[in-house]
Amino acid sequence: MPATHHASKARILDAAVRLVRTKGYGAMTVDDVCQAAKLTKGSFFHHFKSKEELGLAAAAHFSGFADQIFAQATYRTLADPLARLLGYIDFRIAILHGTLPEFTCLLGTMVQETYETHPALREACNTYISAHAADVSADISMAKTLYVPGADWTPDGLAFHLQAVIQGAFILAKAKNGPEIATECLLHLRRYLELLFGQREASNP
Amino acid sequence: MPATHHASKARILDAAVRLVRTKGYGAMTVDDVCQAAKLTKGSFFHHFKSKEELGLAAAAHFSGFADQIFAQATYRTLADPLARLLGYIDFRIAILHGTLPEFTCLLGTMVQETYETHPALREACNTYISAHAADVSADISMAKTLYVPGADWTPDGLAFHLQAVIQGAFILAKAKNGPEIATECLLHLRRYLELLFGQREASNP
DNA sequence: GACATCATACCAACCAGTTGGTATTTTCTG
DNA sequence: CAGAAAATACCAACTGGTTGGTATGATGTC
Repeated sequence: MPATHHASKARILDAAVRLVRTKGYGAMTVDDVCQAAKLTKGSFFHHFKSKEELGLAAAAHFSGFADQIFAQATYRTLADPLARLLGYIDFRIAILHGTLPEFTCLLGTMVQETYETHPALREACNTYISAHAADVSADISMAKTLYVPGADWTPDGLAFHLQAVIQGAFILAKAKNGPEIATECLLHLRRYLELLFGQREASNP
Repeated sequence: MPATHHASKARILDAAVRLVRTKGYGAMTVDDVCQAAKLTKGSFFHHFKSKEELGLAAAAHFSGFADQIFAQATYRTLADPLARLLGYIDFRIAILHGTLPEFTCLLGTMVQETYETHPALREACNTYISAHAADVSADISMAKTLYVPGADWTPDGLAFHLQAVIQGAFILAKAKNGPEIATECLLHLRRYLELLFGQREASNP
């Protein structure tokens, strides 16, 4: 039974991502990770020199995994940038399934408890969240040029607003112990985008 | 019932609220609280029988304090319900000052890391968040009746959407280590409300 | 002197991280 | 290609310090 090269490290990272999403970075112990990854502590500290380094690697691992999922989603193939943007929201609604640790965001969870105490982790979360927002911002920018070029908001600002709604929806889903409220919030977000891009009437009195 | 009773317990609660907002529930130790409240551990466990009970009390303390602030805000005196609703958003923007632990929400921070491991804390956070949303929902309901009675969204759903944006804005503020991005998100939220209630044109192409 | 408030001293369990060592691969060398 | 050498992967046991929590006694107040 040879020690396959990266198998152990991958098991550690998968375990860490699941544990941070379940109980947070602070409450996740190295022993937790070792037990879940079926390794001993000595082995763990051979791969990671500290718990914080694991946190950094887990953020990168989660982010890479998420990038893949969004890159492969079918809405990405739509020609119209606004259709891609609305498709992004629909896709985020569609993946609100399974248990909470399965669809909530590791980055938002981790940065909440580490922004003051672990600057390196805060910075990593910021980097990955901002990179994802930048991807969305690209479509927003094209859609704006196409539909509402004179609007008085910036693509980047709107992209971060989307992330805020998504992150906030996760918090409410955790508080209410179910994804339904998150769906409702994302539907409001979708409506906002339709209104912003003139795809829907403001009101019907 | 000596006066010192309230003073010490209040110091403990104030310290706990600040610590949870700074480093989260999990990373806050009882020793941290005792040091900040200038008490010893023996005294602490005279007032609270466990750390979790402190968490529950801290949530209640924070919530009561927040309720007071919103109840006393001047926007509450406005006659028009929509004006009160927009005033609420403006007020939330106005209080985005000082350091992050001073304006972020203890409930959203705490529920992120405890929803799976401490059901009692999750439930408490849910209760207080939902109660606050219900207050906002009351104004939304009146404004809807007045301005857009036929709209196909519910006051409660919109009230929770507001909370989602607010909570998500806090997460981004922590990630970016400053309140500016939160202001931008809340301005988008304000624009959404104006569009929903027909107070603003959808777009200007 | 009864009672609430607070301190000192203590504990068992747990924490991140280290030790000294073994097994397995990979690389270097003839 | 054989085999030594070097690196990597892994582990069980341990360490110093910290954790939430307790037992017991001191101090103040009615």
